[in-house]
Amino acid sequence: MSDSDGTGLSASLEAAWGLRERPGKGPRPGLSLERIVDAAVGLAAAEGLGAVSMGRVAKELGASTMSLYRYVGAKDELYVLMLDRAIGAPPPPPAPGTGWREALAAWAWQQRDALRRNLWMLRVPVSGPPITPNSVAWWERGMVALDGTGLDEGAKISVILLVSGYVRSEAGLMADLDAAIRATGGTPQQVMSRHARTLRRLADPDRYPAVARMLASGVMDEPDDPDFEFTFGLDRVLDGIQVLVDRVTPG
Amino acid sequence: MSDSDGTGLSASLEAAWGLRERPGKGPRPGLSLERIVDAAVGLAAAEGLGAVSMGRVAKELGASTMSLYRYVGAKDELYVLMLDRAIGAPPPPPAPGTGWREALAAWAWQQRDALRRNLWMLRVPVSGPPITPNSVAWWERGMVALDGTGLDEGAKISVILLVSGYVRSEAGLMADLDAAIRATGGTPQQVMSRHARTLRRLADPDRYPAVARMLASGVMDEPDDPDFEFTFGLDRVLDGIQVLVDRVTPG
DNA sequence: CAGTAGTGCGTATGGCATACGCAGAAGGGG
DNA sequence: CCCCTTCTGCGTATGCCATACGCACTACTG
Repeated sequence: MSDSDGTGLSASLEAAWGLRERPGKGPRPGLSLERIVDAAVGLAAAEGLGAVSMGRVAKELGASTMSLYRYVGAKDELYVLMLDRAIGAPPPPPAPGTGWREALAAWAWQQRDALRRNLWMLRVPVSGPPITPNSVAWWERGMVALDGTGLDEGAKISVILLVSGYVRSEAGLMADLDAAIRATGGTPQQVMSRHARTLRRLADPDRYPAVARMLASGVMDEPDDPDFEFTFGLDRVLDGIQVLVDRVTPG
Repeated sequence: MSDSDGTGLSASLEAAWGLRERPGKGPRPGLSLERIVDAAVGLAAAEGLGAVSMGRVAKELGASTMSLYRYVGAKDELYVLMLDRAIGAPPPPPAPGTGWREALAAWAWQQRDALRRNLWMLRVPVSGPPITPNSVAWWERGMVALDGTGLDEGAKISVILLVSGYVRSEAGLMADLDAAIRATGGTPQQVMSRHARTLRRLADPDRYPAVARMLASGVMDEPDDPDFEFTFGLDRVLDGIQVLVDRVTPG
């Protein structure tokens, strides 16, 4: 709402974009957006997103709860800044001339790595499309990867959304498994086999023959290598994009 | 934790599976799981997931807050039941002999319709893989759709996860747009063009040339037909699966 | 040396999930 | 037929949460 440049962004987000220079008036701030966001991210990494409360973050910084509101308009803004911080700047782009498929695959893997390092990101309640510096930088990388494809801009966006959606949903499965492990204890194997056992007990094979067949095959009883799983799906997605690219650029 | 059949499921979930007959002892229950879940779903549909609190649901039923806990062990259980209720039973399967691609596409569209009718579902904080009757039924339908493909069970699961992940992430974009419309008001067009304008102001064209080019092209300024958008991505995903299927079954 | 904008933060409000325990209802065993 | 076990609804209380508001204070600007 407060809107000095007409961006319609919150003050804290404008600060993240490097606008909004500090006016030299009142007392020197004892904290900084950066320190607050760092503390919040550290807390989320160590104890999960649930541990991130305004009071707890303030305690981590040795400040009072309400002092944070001098830097952040609301908790949702803090969430947005946390996401920007955690996704970070994208890695350097591949060498020019790299094929779109290789470039897009690398982009997907890099994004997955960032999410894997910060599984709490997938639990942050989302409100809208992210307009933070780092997410725009990632977006740029994705668009650049598609430069040689001959796709129009609309198709490029759709492809980018498709790939990053896939990465998110795959990472979400990891986060779910991780949550189950934290909640009930045990190894991934134990969690998976317990899950399969429960399903076997509940799902009547007459009503759900295909599920029963799948359970009987044993694939549910132990987790695949997550990298293999990710590669498999990513290959499908890239194959699908390739079909489109080949149609647009037959040569 | 309470575990009469060794399923390891919560009491309310066992009730959803039809286990756990009512013991004829104490006073007749004045509520029912079904009524509670219905009220909660209605509330979420009308006022958003944020309106769903134990107290508010109870008020809707003319009961006290704490009485709900005789039916539901915790709010998370209520969430799970809400999701099961909202996704509902899957529509009847396609005629036998329908090709896998057509069947899988129909499955994806049906799932999208269910999500579109209940956008709040995408905001429910997830905890793990769903083990509810309806989600298993949906799963069954997906596996059945892949019956003729010759894929092994592990690949079928991956394909199912890929498609439903795509549906979820696409629906998530719809939910984001919807949230932005509710929050700031205006039509989808206005929301999109405001977004594009903000981005144009923030993203330096020198640092983000591909993004700038995309913004200049104007595709960001108005929302596509959402059905077109969905079809586009779904076609990519199905094309990718097709490549795999054709490789496994060249004939 | 005022005035003023910005600071940290104590206090208060209203919402939330939920633990606990009591009073009463209903069926079952003697 | 009656008591006892089991289950019900629910009032109360606890502790957490985000955050509005206002006060005291600080450091720069004119």
